[in-house]
Amino acid sequence: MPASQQRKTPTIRDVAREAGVSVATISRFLNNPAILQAETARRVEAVMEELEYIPKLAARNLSSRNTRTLGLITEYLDGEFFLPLLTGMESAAFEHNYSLLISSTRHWKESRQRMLPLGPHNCDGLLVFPGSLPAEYLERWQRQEFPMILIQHMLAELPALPRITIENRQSSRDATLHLVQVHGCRRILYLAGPEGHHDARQRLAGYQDGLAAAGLPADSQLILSGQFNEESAFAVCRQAIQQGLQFDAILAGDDDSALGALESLRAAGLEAVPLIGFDGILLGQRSRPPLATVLAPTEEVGELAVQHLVGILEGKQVPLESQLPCTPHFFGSCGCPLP
Amino acid sequence: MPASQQRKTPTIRDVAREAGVSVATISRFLNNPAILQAETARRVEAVMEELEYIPKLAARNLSSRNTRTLGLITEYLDGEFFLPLLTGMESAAFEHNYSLLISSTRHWKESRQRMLPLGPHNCDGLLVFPGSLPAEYLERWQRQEFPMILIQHMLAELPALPRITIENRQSSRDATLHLVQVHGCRRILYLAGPEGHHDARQRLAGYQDGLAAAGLPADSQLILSGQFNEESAFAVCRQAIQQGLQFDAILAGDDDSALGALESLRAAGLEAVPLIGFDGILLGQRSRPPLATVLAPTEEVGELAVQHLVGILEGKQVPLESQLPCTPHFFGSCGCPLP
DNA sequence: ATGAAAGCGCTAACAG
DNA sequence: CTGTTAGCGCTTTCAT
Repeated sequence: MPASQQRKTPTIRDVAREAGVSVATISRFLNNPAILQAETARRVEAVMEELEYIPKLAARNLSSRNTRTLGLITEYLDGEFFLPLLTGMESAAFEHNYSLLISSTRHWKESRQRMLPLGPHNCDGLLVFPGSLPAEYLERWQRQEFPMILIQHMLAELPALPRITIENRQSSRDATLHLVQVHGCRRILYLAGPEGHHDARQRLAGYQDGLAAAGLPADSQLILSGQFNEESAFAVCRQAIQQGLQFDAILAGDDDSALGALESLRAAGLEAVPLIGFDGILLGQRSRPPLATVLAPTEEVGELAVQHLVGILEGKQVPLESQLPCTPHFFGSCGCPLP
Repeated sequence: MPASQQRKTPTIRDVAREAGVSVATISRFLNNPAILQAETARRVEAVMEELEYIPKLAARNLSSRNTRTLGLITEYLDGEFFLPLLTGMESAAFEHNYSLLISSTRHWKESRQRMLPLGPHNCDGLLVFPGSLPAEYLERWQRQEFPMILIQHMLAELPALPRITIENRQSSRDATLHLVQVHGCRRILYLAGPEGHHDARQRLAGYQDGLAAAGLPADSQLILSGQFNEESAFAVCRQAIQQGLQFDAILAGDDDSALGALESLRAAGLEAVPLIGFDGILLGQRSRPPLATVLAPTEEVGELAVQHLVGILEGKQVPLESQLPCTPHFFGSCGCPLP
């Protein structure tokens, strides 16, 4: 028999008996001490202290029909993206007095279990990375009105659920205009991300918005596929340079590809060409010159996701799509002097 | 009333009724389908499928007096250390059919005592970073025989609990000997970490072991404080160089300080001086030359921690201290050619 | 192999 | 303000 089942901790009954009150009083103290008579509350508190009483969550959950737990469901637990997101979520969850349960789906591809690690059976709501699990679950849970928030990142066919995104398009447009207006660029090479990627698509659109706003032609030859990946970006840029493609700046869909581009520019002796990335990864700030980029508010995404989820749990209405603003950081590789 | 309390999902009773059996049978199916008559099992399974039945965890927990949940309690959710650790823990937890609850203590300095986010009330065991919470809790929980595993990292006065560490000392000794035997170094500068840091202390001891094993004198002037921090390390190295301190290699307690050292060597035109770090951080592999280092098995630490915790929960005996081996990666900045 | 029934520890009416 | 008393949904004897 597992050790965990041996231990015996005091229950609400023990406290009630010791304090000479009923269990209801103890329960009330737990949930709203203010409604008790001051003297009673004092006594109860003292007994709890003495007995080192801590209410069992399972019992509260069962009785109150909620778990005060939020689930985070994602495929991978890595990347520069995940950690700040988690930090934001954890902060907000704590603030609202919720716990955070984490599960990666990279394992349970095939564990056709009835008990998924995360779901309505063990949390009050879910923070979901689209693509991390079959849409079938999302649909079922949506049908059951189980509260969920999507962290928009990948693109996927999804039910209409509240989602958090960042202002990819607007920011990418701003970056484009910065290159045009501040640095006088007119032929901006764009390093696009993967086709199926939500952010990638929005950012590309923003680049095109920017060109249009500047009255510049949209030359499709200037749009290359960087795959959000340093190596691909390097290769594709090098080839473009060798083939004599004319351009006077590079805008990358993300910092990884921007780093690849930077490398290729350096190799070709073109370090003067303005370059801007997107995301604000750590490596970017350590490159020489530091990467000009757009800072994504990842931690805020995590916070807002939790705030909205909690909002739903409290019966509030939340917007179907929330976009968080990014912060331009156009210094270094774009040509602007560092502050 | 919260939306979460409105939903109504089928209970074990609904399934029992539909399947024409008793709730006990359903419970048995849940816990050990094999003991049912094949035909009964089939019917139960079908009904569950049809009703989309999923057992409520709170009820199971309350009844079975365990949660199948593990808690991870740490002060900060950041650093290159945390993510691989989390990955390892999540994998192992999933494998053993446990959930992982995460909580950072950076918030609850002052929050109400009762109902800590993590503890015996909501998990079966805890993975603890020493220093993340007052020893008082550890002691109480130990008294109550609540299963815990320590991730040894910081140094602290702690109860005798099973802990996971890495072979800091042995690896640091190996690195020292590599510098001596392969590169013929005789005056190795050591960049020590913070005083109170467990790993730092062990690694320093390993360096000293190495010197002793090589029959080299232990010159205390060669031990500098790098504080596991790039800037400090850079500053301290630069000063040493300017003051004319004689050394023919640098061994750093961690990669961050090694990177600082590398910078100072470069600044002084001393790039030929062999340099080895410790940890295997990402940045190290991107520096030029790539940092020679000792790869810490962080993900494995996470896995083993969970395995041991689960072991305790299953009534097994686990060692009080487990040391995981590191992997030498002596290429690049030590002078050995890259493979 | 299956059913009946007694909890697990707490919350939430309903009384008083 | 406080006590009484049903449950919450499952597990687990104890019978059959």
